[in-house]
Amino acid sequence: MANVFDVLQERGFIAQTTHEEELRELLGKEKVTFYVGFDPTADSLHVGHFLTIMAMAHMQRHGHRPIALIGGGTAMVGDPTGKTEMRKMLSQETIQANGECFKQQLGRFLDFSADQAIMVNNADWLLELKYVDVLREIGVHFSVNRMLTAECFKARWERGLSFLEFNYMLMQSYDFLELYRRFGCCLQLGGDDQWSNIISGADLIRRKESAAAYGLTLRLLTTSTGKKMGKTESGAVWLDAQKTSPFEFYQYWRNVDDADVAHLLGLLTFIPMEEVRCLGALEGEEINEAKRVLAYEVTKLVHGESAAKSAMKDAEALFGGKGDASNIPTATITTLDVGEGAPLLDILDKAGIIASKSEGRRLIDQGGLYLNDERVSAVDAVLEPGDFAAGAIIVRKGKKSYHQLVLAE
RNA sequence: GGAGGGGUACCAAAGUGGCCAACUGGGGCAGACUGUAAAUCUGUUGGCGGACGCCUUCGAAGGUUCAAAUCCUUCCCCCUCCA
Repeated sequence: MANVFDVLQERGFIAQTTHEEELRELLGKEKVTFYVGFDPTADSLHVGHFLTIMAMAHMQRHGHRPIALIGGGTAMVGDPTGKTEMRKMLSQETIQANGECFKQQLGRFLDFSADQAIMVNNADWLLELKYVDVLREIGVHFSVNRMLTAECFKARWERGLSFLEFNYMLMQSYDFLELYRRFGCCLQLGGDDQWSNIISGADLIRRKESAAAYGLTLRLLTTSTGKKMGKTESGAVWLDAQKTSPFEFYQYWRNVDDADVAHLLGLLTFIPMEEVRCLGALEGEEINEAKRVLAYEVTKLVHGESAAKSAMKDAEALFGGKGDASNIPTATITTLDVGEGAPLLDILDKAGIIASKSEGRRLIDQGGLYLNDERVSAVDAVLEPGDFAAGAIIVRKGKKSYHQLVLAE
């Protein structure tokens, strides 16, 4: 079997590693237990996490053992990395609830049966630590001088950094040490922004245990122009179907920049690299085929095959002209609201399709609103019960935002 | 605890008594061009009403004034230096 290190490298995952040669050799000959931390700061994982999960999945497929660490303890403190301002403090209840959501989602991507993967929560050990003991055991090994030079705090020089967050690095390092002791975990994976935290953990193990420990960071999900991916106007792209519908999810990937398709196919799908290279080499309009593959495959991994199929079907129907589009977001309006006929803007507002009537008016003024593919030209258009005779009305905002409007009793 | 600086719309940042629903840039949205791409150009970007209009907004609460984001008072938060 190929060395997973080479696989990750070829597919474009790796940003930085410690002891590259040594680590590669280790991964080639032994079953390695490694960990990735997920701080439960929201109630769903997002596509940034998904990238990390893919790396974990590759590792597992090559015989290594992943530990998914839910950061129930670290989330109490908040990682200052890359943030220009202090994080909102989350309540313990929120963190716990979020942790549960993470757990469920992670279970879909990794095989936890027969201890092939482990899930732990660092709240289990961090919350009961004794301050002075920790200072004496761990604190001695950290040089403040060196921490101050760490990249991850730089962004905070201007806005200030509280002692609370300054400790995040120690906690994460402690996690690594704890996992080493419990499970022989000797490798930590993470986003490239975690580099400082990861190397400090590996160093700690080397000092306290005189044992080898490694770190490996993954390239962050960015476009070829360096912009962060996974954000849309309505926020992050979530893995939870309730927060980002499979259709939206599919569309997100269907619409990536040409320049990013090949790279994303490598990272977010299991498609063999020869095929990825073929797809990535397509040019002009043909590259749309690669985008279809990308969108379908990623959606399949996250939401399952049937959801991916219907998302694709809907997309082809809406943009390609044929087929049915039953899964696009549905908004409902009652016969009471419509009555014998009501202003279109009122209805769309009530159905939540437009944020305000002003927005709707603007949309119509600029020619961006369509009903069943017909441009609405009058701001004071009226919708009547008869307009629903054929069933749902397809409402389109601009080029890509579709809703179906259904009349209910 | 002391001294100074600051909090303006999604973000950044002007404005320092009326011309301010608030310059400008980014972002967003829409249109044109296209390949459901990028780049570009144009329009738009608080809410309600058909336009003239009205209502709510400049950290919070009060006050001065015909009139305040702009002046005064108190409070909250942030930053810098000192302790």
